[in-house]
Amino acid sequence: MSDPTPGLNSQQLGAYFALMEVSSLLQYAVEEHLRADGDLSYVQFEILARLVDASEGRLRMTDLADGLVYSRSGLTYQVGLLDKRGLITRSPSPDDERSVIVSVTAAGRDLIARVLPGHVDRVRQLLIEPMTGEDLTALGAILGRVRDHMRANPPRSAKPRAARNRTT
Amino acid sequence: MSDPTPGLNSQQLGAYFALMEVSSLLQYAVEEHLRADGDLSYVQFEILARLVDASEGRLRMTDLADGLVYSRSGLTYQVGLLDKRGLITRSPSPDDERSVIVSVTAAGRDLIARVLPGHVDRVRQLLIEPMTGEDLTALGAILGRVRDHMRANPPRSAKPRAARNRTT
DNA sequence: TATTGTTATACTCTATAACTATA
DNA sequence: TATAGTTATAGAGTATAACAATA
Repeated sequence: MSDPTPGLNSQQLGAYFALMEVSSLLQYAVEEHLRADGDLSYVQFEILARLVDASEGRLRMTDLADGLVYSRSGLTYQVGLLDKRGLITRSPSPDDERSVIVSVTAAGRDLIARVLPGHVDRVRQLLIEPMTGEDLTALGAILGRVRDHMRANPPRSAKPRAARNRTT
Repeated sequence: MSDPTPGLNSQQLGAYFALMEVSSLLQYAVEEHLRADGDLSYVQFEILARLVDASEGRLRMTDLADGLVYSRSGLTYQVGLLDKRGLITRSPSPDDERSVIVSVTAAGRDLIARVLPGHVDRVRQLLIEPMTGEDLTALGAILGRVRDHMRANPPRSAKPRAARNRTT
């Protein structure tokens, strides 16, 4: 027997919709800025930001792929674009000849440095400004817990089997 | 640690990152389910859900477009797909011959009814379950305020769709 | 054999601009 | 002229599968 799955109550629905709309608007605004100011997609920004953050400014492709929600081919595509623009370089790993080490270039660091202030401005203006200090603390704590829960229950493994429903 | 990102403190950054990651994972999970269970993209689901919610199950294209963050051509494309599948119909408006009325069909309602339980399950499992009742109340209230703020301050410097400036 | 990464390919989605028709 | 919607088109992005190289 399947569990009874009553719909969400209005409070739960409200939180869900608010989350989706807020993140959607924020994402839209942030992507618009990154594109206009640095000709970067959000994914590309994320890749560069991770590299800038990483020790010595380099990471293996696999490490990058694990952090993002992307397929490997998609990552190769995006990294290829960054490579063409001279924002990163790729080199074989000395430890493991199969691996590729991605490194930020000075140009890549410069671009992030140039784009970051405007990025932060948008985030502050849209997300931070309307919140009180208490709101901020609460939001960070709650979403932090939710994130941990989501990481522990990855949606991908929640549906390991591609068993398609037969025509009902 | 030195301040890595001038402008946002670690608490603000934490809330921002948590929001982006939570919404990203939730969006991913939900889209995966809708695709697998109903062969629907999230946009298509949103369109159908709005129509089901609307009075008499119909809305004008313009009303649909206003609710979503889409270009008109993008909406036409998606509605066209739904039309091909018999989930909606399009008819000229009696009031204004320029307008097109989009109506959900019985098949469209059936599909939403079939997909909704699984959709709700995912949302509950990922987002609702890890939160206490207090969390839920707080999250809804905070994000509701943020949403209102975002709506009031649309960062659309690059999308002057509405005729706000007539001196051009 | 398993893992790392690339490539070839096909497909979905989105936006811009030109277009029709109505107001 | 302005608005509602469609179409043509072009481009970005993504995933899958086949592939080569290394562990």
